Amino acid sequence: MPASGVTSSIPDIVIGRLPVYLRALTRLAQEGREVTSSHELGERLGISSAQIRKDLSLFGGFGKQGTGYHISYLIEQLKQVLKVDREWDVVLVGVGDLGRAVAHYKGFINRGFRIVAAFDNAPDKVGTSVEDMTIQPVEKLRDVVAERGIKVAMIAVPAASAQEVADMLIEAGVRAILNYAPINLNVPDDVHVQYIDPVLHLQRMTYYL
Amino acid sequence: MPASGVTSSIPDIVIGRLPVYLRALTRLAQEGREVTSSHELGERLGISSAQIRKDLSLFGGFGKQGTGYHISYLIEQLKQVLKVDREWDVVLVGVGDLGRAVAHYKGFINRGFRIVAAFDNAPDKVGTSVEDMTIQPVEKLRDVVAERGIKVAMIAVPAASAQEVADMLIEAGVRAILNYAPINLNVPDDVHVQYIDPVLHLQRMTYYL
DNA sequence: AACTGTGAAGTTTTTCACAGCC
DNA sequence: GGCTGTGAAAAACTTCACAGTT
Repeated sequence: MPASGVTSSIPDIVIGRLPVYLRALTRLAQEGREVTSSHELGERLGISSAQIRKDLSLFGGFGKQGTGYHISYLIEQLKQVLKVDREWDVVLVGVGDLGRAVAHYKGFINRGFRIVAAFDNAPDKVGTSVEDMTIQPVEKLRDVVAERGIKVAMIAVPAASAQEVADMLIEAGVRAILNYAPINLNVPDDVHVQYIDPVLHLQRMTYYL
Repeated sequence: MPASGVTSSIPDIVIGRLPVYLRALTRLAQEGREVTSSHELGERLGISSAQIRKDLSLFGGFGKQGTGYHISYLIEQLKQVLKVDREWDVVLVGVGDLGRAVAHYKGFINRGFRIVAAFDNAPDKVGTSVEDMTIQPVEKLRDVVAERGIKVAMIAVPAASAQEVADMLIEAGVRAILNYAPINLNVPDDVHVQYIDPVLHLQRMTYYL
């Protein structure tokens, strides 16, 4: 969801679909394809072709009538729109099982993100390293974020500490938070939060079983 | 999203919010609270109170005028609606860093799910154990799922194998899949899939930075 | 012939606002 | 006075369908 108070002509729901398109296009490119159509993309994603055309048209005419969309060009354009035509430095707070898995995950790089620092308060973790990063105590968080101008963070601490960590991150300058803790965060209007809670997804499906 | 072809009077978007309500209510209960209101809940979640009332009213009058909602009663009702007033047996396919973190995650139990088997094809993993489960080769998947009547699975294998694993799961009887692989799955209309790809969430936020 | 981009139509979702109840 | 449940209104979103381009 958009930070409330931000006015934009592009619906947030559209912004949410762009990364999905980007992922599918990247895959098509890997398969060696050069051109695709709204119809093909829609088929792969389970989205109507009209929706894809309408979404993309909001940002300009990326396609060619009669031909479709040139994949690598469209990828480039979408990356630019989403501002992932660069690499964002990201900090990770919480290096338990989950945080460790996140730190090891190879899927961030090449898609716009690079974890540059990891924080945890457990005395037996501080000073040890994970993926070439020395785990730092949470007290250092503020300085690191502020000095490096970091805008993106991931929270992988227990629910009980998540709000506190979020507050520290925001005060230090972070404006986008990916929260793995199963709790809603209260944040100012100009800070964006996204949530990952596998149980929410599972519970959403059992209704239909 | 609903499996297409399924007709239901309840919008899927509402079903998607119920687990969020349930999570917030559980937290309120932990804080020792007994009663809440649509207004309070909405404030915590960043959702309008009218929306919460409308959503809940679709399932019956859970609240009391002038008073609000009795928390433990509402929790019970929501669990029933979402069918998480029981424990679903779940299988996990893929025990790399991510799968291992998923296996260790303590948040499934008490929220309706229990991982009962883990599969992987790496020879150095098969036969070893994770969280009291012996990792089994993927060839055993079909039998285990079919014999135990398992309906829910989580996929944590590389993108390249995810579709293949999904096909096997579905053939064995699985009807709900939580897919951690960064790829869209093609499944029949009566199978539900939910996706977890942290990068999609991050990319959605950078647009606004 | 194939496909995009797009107004217009249709559908879904959200919000409003208030009657009714505690 | 405070709160729910709910029709009605408003807003948002999706699909239709076709003119226009390659």
